[in-house]
Amino acid sequence: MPIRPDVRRARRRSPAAAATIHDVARRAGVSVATVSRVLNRKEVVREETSRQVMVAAKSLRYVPNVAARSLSIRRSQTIGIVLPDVHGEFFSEVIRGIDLAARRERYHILVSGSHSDAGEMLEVVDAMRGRVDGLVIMAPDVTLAPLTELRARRVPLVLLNVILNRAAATGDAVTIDNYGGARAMMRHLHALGHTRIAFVRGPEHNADARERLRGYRHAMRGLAASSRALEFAGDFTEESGLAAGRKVARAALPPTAVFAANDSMAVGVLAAFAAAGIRVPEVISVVGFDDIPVARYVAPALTTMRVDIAELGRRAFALLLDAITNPVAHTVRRERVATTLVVRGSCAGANHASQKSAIQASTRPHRAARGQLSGRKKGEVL
Amino acid sequence: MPIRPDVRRARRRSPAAAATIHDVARRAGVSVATVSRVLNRKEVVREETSRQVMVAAKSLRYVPNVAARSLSIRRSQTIGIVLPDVHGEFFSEVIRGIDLAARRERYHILVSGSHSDAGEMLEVVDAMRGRVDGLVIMAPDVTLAPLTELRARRVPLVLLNVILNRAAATGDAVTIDNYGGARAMMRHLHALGHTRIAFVRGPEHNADARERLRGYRHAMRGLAASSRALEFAGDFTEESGLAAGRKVARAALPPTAVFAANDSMAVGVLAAFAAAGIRVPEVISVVGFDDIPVARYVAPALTTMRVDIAELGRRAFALLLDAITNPVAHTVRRERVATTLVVRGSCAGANHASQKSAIQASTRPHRAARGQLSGRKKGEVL
DNA sequence: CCGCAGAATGTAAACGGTTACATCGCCAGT
DNA sequence: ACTGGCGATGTAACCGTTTACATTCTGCGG
Repeated sequence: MPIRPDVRRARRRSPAAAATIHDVARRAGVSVATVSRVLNRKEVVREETSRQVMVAAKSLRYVPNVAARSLSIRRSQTIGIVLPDVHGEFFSEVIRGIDLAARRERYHILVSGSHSDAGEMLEVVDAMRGRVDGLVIMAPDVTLAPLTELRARRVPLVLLNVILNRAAATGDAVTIDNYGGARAMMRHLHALGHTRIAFVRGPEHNADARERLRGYRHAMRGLAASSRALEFAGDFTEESGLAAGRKVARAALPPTAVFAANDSMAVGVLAAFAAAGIRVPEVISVVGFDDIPVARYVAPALTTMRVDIAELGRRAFALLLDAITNPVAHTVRRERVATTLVVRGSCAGANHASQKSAIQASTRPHRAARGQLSGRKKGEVL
Repeated sequence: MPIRPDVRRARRRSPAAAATIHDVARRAGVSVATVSRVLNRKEVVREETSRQVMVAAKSLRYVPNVAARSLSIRRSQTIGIVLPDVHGEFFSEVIRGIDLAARRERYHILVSGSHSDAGEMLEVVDAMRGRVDGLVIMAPDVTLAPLTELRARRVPLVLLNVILNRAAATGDAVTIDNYGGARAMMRHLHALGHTRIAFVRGPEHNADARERLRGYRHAMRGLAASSRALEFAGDFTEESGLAAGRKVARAALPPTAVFAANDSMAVGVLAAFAAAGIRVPEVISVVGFDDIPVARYVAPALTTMRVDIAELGRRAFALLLDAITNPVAHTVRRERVATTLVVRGSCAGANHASQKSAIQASTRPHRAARGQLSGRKKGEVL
């Protein structure tokens, strides 16, 4: 029961306050329902009435209150993006891709970046609950447990860059074809005559890193008994690439090519080689993965696998939108975005001299490698 | 009047639906007001009651409906970030800085990037209206008109990286000390003996670019009659740096140092010099601005002015939060974040031989420069 | 034992939209 | 003249909170 109905009714809003749908209705001489109908173009309204409403709305600079709207329709027209504390360029490209797609559908995006562990991620997801209609989550180093935990939240969800097999039970996902890209790069190197190819790995628990490594190892099966001696640790930073490059330079049996699991590390490798006086690509070729902008400006320009990150974001949004709009009909989907080889100056045919000296120096590992090689057709493996 | 009061009352929520504050109240045997009070710890509630409510909330996995909440309190606990389609690393760093600060205050961030013109920006701002309690806007190439237009929206607002003088009428702003940084870099170069210093400009309408140029020009006043001949066009991309570098390499009177308005362009300049066989820093020194991650991994590593971009974001949020929480007491504030010189290998003392040959080749511009130089104490200018 | 301050708790009116259903006006068909 | 149907519009319940004010419960001084 109203306490002082008269006073309340009579209360004039402060003039600075934003106009509401009631103000528009009064001004246009219609009911709020009609205003709502006009503004949402859902039901038929007489042309004339419609125009009056539009005029009233414009003159009052009316903007609907989104909180009221989402309370009523139980939708926020907003999706959340949850990212790890990931390297700069990748991060922003993903957002851009999603933003572009989302804006076209009049969706907003709520971003939360920079959390390292799964617990913090779940916390953020909870904080977004009710605020978003769906989530795009990138958690390259996440394990299965928090993912199922996430499912329990019953929010439409698409995962970026998890390993597909692992995501089996967890629904929509879009990934980069890291494995295929790595295989393709290895095919390219092999076609140039390289067989002793070193690899600089990414972070242990990172899905992209693992898949690229898997592609490398698979390809190497035909070339060496164990490629492990040719693998160097790294964590996707330039710093780690530099360190790996130094180790390669000191190696007793240097490779003819170095494949870094991402461009940042390849840049580090180049810096190490430059410092050590090793000419690229004459002595050793260097290739990366990602095609970050700077790749074409280092000296020599970097041969790499291009990843269309914005496309990754676009596809993720498309999937999510479908899951949001047809919650029942929606079937679990997986998408994989392809990579493309970009050939630049950092990679050339295998240097025969260096290779020969390497082979004669190759006592232990290489003999075994030959044995294996003979038993397998190269083209089949690479 | 209720149509079918009985039916409505009786309607059982589908079991999947999220629990509301009423459910919690019922479970705890208290009123919704009490639940609200417990959850917001605003008023005194008996210890015992409080505990019961907490238990009920937990057992129902209750999460408050944010839409209802913001409708009621007229606050969204969300701020908007509006960005231009800006280069990758900068973009993500700003977001990270704001995100970090915002999360600490339990604020969410709504991001919209990638729009080039001012009209589109206003459109986005309107779309965010009501959704956010305040806005951080980065519009380095914006002119005054849309800014005042923005003010009319009556939303708390902080501007990133506008030129201060221009923002005079428009309220809070935080900027990078581009001018001071450029002066400091010039001081550094001059201390190394450089006087013929070329500059690669950024985009014409970009505030950062203008301020850096202003710093350069001011410093050059003491060194040359007109430094215009030493200025080269650029637009902040590596591409344009490459082009500028080629021009510098072909110049009749090459400079002893090149100052690029940002690191990306400096990287391009280095690439051009490498291609032209010009040794850096022996023949020409190269310096940049920003200290992007790759700066230390190009060969030679780049001397540059470091800008703490995340700090920029942090400060922007702090300002905004103040404007939101004390709308009246809040006075217009300006903040400027300092830059720091990072010395690496791309810059060395002026090459005397090259300088001498340059001077003897210097017929027209240099004579005038000397005249001016004599009339002014160097330290004073730089 | 009363009265009463003060603490704890309850009631219900907002907040500003959407939308199911009611209503109204009008015309065609009988 | 009556009815049925239909298109346009109005009414008010509802979404899930917060919070002003009302109400009830305490304990304590007189």
